[in-house]
Amino acid sequence: MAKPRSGEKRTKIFRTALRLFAQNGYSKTTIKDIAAESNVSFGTVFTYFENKEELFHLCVTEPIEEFRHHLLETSGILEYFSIDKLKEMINEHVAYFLEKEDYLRVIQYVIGQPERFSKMMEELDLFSDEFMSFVQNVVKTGMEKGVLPESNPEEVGYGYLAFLMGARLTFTDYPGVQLTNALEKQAYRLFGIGI
Amino acid sequence: MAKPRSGEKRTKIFRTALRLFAQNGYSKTTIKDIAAESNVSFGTVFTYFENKEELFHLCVTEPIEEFRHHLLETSGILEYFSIDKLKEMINEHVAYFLEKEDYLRVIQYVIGQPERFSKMMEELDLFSDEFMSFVQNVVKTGMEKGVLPESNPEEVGYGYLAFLMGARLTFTDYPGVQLTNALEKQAYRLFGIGI
Amino acid sequence: MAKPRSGEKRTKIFRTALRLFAQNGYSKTTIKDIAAESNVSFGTVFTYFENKEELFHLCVTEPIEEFRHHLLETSGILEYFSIDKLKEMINEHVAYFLEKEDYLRVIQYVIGQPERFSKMMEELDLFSDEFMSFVQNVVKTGMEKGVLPESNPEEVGYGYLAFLMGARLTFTDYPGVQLTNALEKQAYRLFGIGI
Amino acid sequence: MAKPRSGEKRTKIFRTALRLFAQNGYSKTTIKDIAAESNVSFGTVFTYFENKEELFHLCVTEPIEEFRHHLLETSGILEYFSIDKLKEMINEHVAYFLEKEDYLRVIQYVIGQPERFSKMMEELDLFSDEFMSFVQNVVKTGMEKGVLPESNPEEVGYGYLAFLMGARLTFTDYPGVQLTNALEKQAYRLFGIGI
DNA sequence: GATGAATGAGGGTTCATTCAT
DNA sequence: TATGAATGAACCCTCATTCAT
Repeated sequence: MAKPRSGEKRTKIFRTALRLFAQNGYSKTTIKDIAAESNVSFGTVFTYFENKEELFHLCVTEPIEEFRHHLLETSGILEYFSIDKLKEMINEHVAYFLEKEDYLRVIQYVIGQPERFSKMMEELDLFSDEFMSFVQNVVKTGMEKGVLPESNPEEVGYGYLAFLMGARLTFTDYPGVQLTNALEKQAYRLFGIGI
Repeated sequence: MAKPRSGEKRTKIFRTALRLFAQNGYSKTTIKDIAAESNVSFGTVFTYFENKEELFHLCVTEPIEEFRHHLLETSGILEYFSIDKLKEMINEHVAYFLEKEDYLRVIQYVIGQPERFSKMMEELDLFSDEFMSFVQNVVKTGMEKGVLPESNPEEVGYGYLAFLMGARLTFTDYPGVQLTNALEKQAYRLFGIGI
Repeated sequence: MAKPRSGEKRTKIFRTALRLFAQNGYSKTTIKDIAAESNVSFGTVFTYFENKEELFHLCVTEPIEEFRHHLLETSGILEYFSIDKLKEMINEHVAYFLEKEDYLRVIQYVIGQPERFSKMMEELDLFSDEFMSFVQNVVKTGMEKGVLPESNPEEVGYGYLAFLMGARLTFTDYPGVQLTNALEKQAYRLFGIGI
Repeated sequence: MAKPRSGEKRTKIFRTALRLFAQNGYSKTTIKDIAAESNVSFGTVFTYFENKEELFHLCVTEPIEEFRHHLLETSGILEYFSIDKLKEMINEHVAYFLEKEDYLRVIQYVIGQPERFSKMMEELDLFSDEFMSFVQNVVKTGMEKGVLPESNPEEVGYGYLAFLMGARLTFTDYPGVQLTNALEKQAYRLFGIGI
């Protein structure tokens, strides 16, 4: 029996699961907990999701699409490049990474155990390749326009992704604005601007 | 009953545990697995470690000291500051972060679930504060010497730590040299140099 | 709420249930499976049958009547006894036991766990008593007519029933005709004929 | 970790399991029940057996060897054939089939669901072939010695096995001696003797 | 009548921990 | 010190049954 792919309860369960997986990891999170915090009964979780692994898998992969939209479709920067547009893009990236706390924690949990979650890693790798290649295009465009200093686009891609991931990983407790500013300014530097 | 704090078997078990915790996380790693891969019997693990939690706690906290040595006692940069010394320091940091794969995975596993591992988080936060304040001193010194451009030392600290953590988290498969170079050069930029 | 005792869907469900119970036993057979293989929805099964136990009970007891007809009303052998009529009866019995595979599997499943299915066992015992007493009458009649050799009718009854049940239980894969012949000839011997 | 293949507790658990599987079938029998009736804790069952399926498998296959001994090594009947020896063999077979109630119930449970337990069926089929070919040899020998009437050995084999299985299946409540006698005498008839 | 989402009791199984040897 | 059998809490999952639509 195919599982329903939508529905109010499914959404509730999904979000709860995402939060709990983010908080406690895969093994520590129990279906019982997910059910309780979703205000549904134990069995209902299995009405919407095949099993725990499938639920986790979906928590990891379903949001990728939305992620892609937010991170890659940034205000036509490739068509009309400018420092301001770049900064705007970076600001959005930083904000988005800091905002999507739960999802990124889950992602990092998976990335931290690539052998264990190899199936999901493949899908995440695809996205990370996509993201890096987008960043590389931005850098190339910026250089062609003579707006960005000489850089190795690949290196900027590596560094920028690492930086965003690390930012999300490392800072939990710090208040928002100050940290956000700090991270934005540091991110500019990775692109060779704002010094 | 106090547990032995040294011994060949203890070391073997400890290292195996660190590796397995890094690979599979806390819950998925079983004492049985640790014992088997350490070539000791099941019960022997409990001869050296109170219980699983204690073993994990030690895996997280024991190596901090060595970490401190490597990362903070870097060739008297504070006394004789120079761009070369700074680059040298950064190179060492990058190399060390990439080298200590297992340990850093474990750290990131803990950081990613701060409520769950709040006790260890405290100790890790102490070290991270220490590291950031060291970096801030480096930046301040560099600025005073007129060698580094105008920067907010705190921001550089944030960004640099995030970057190092993210680098370790994000890249597993890539070959060493090229990635190392890329990361080094991007790290320079965070300090406002290297372009 | 009284359940409908007839209807096309009821028949479909009933037959599917009988087949699945025969194939996999009571516990392994699920209502979901029965519904799916009957091409009805899940809940529909409960429209026609109180619950799983009731359905199983009916699978065991409903066909008894037809069984009785086929096995006990055999061509007036008690009125006009002859060796040929006896052989004819035996042939019919053997054929019927081999034909009613599903039902007899279910019967044997129940008989094999008499404590577990004590309620059904009572009904089955009634029929088995009836059958044995019929066979005893046949033997007595045959002896009175001087056509059957001296036998203990009860013993023949025991043996004959055991033989028929065992035949059905033991041989699944063997092709029909040869086995049927073999079993017929062996059954004759139990009555002291055909040697 | 390989499971212990002997030990007092293992024997206790094994026998309890055999009894409960015989009484209630595979699915209805719970590990909890087996543990309780064996006076061991729940987990101990898993110390000796991989899982429920494995335990069941062993219940079905381990006793085959002893079965073979008892049923096939019958007093050199093939070397020194005589009616008395044959009757002796039959008596032993009947007695053994009636005695090994639990084991044969389990066997019949498996045979009754051959698709479900196909793996075990293979092993059981091997034994049943062996048994039938032994019986065929007995019949051939008896015919050669001129002691048994003209028979189709294969047919006798079929019939005899069916009869023994059916006897075990069909009669549970009846007292021993009378039934035993009846079955023995009927079994003689299958070999064409004893009238 | 027909449906299938919701429920939760009960099953198999894992595994940290204890402890007698 | 070293071992591994014994334990049982807690997990995931199945499935009969109910009931609103």
